[in-house]
Amino acid sequence: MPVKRTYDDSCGIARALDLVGERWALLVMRELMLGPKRFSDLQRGLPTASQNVLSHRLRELTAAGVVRRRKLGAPVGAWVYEPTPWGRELEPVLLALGRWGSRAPMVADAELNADAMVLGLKSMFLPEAAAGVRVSLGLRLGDEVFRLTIADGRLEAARGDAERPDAVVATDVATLRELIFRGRPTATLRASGRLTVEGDVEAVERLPALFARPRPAPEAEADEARLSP
DNA sequence: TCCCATCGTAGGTGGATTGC
DNA sequence: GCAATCCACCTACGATGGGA
Repeated sequence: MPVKRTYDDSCGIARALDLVGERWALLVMRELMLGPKRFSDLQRGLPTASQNVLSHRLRELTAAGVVRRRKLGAPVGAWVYEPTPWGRELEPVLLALGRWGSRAPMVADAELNADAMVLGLKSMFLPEAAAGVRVSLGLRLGDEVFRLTIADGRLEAARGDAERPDAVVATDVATLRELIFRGRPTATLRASGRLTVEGDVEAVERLPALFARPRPAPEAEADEARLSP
């Protein structure tokens, strides 16, 4: 039986890492931030994590009081995992970590899943740019459905359909990244058929201005300069 | 579907030893 | 005293098969 590792350090950071610092633990929390998920949903979100590792992490996070397991009502009756209120307090930490990590070089060929993309939107959201903006959006990324609400300089996101949205955007993660983080015009993406908008097109066209674009860290910039011809 | 058990492997850790 | 090296042990992880 493996012994649970601890940093044996009273510092709050060390104690936090004792709870969520093991490999995959924070990514499990990322997967649960936008709504409850079943074990199989988590496997789809983290395809390179093995079953027993996921199982171990969920048990540890549950024992730590960061995640709870709940049975859905009939007719589904499946078990789902979700953050406890204390676990939910990790969200601003995850968003700050995501903002910091966005400056690291991209991992070649690594796909971004829909949950990570939506949390990425929350990470890079610019409250000051959204002052006075009020919009409700439905977002369909492949099979995944999310609702986004921007109001009072805040962006709220959750899994599920939006009620009476101003617009519904249907696309894939890569195209959404091009729209939001690389400034590819909405019209170009719509013309290519990679993105469709039902409802208020102008509201969607205004979106990219509400998000910061990832900028490389100084070290990465220097490396790129050295490597470029 | 959701784990659990077992086995093999790679990589990490810590202690002992050696050389400067 | 300190750094480098070696080596045994430990741990996380993946693969696989099976149970409720």
